[in-house]
Amino acid sequence: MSQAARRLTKADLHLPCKRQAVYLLGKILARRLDDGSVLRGRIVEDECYLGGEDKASHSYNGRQTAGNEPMYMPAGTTYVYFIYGMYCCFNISSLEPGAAVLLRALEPIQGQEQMGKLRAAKQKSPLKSPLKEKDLCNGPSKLCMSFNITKNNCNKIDLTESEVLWLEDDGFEVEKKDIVTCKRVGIGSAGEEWVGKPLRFYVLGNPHVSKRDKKTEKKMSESD
DNA sequence: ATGCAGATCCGCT
DNA sequence: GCGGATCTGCATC
Repeated sequence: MSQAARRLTKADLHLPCKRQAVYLLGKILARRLDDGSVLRGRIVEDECYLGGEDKASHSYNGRQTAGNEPMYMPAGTTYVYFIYGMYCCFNISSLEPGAAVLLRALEPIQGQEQMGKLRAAKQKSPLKSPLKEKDLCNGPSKLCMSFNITKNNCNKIDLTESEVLWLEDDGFEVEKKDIVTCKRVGIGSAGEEWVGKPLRFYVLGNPHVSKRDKKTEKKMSESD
């Protein structure tokens, strides 16, 4: 780590969804495990899920249930949900009621060995090849496995107060020209209008991103 | 590099 | 009942 990291506060996270998603790129997610050790990863990819109109969002049409309640809580509250019978995804609520940012990929910067163990422990069958660092957290459910984030232990947490999960700024900045803005992933059934919205953000050239959008990257390089 | 099937189960209709 | 903000392995180009 380059310099002393500052913990993010309520004021830092008091942002509407899209601005929060962009703001979070380059920030650090920190996780304290039961044994006291701390894992850290830099956020390199995230996605917005808006409330109300957004057909891909769990809060579509203002739908509020016991499950998605954290999306309606103050900005900086965690929303973890269980998906596909075996995975979790990790979100951070933003300013608008019902809106949240899904973390899709992290660049591991501390505790890689522990992350590897946590990932391996979740595998059904033994790994054929050892996990490479870039494969530890390059997907929304992978980062949950590597950080031991489950609905059970990390849902509905205030990231500005928690002792087990928080955000940091270590001074690292992602340049605006290095932010790729493109379509979200995995929401094919949500209706074309919303599938196409540019609500995913990632750091250009970072090898820890889950899925690149080469068409968008090409357009960016052409308009230099 | 891209694509598809299968695993697997909670929460909502 | 049913579908899903995913991942892995295997097939094919």
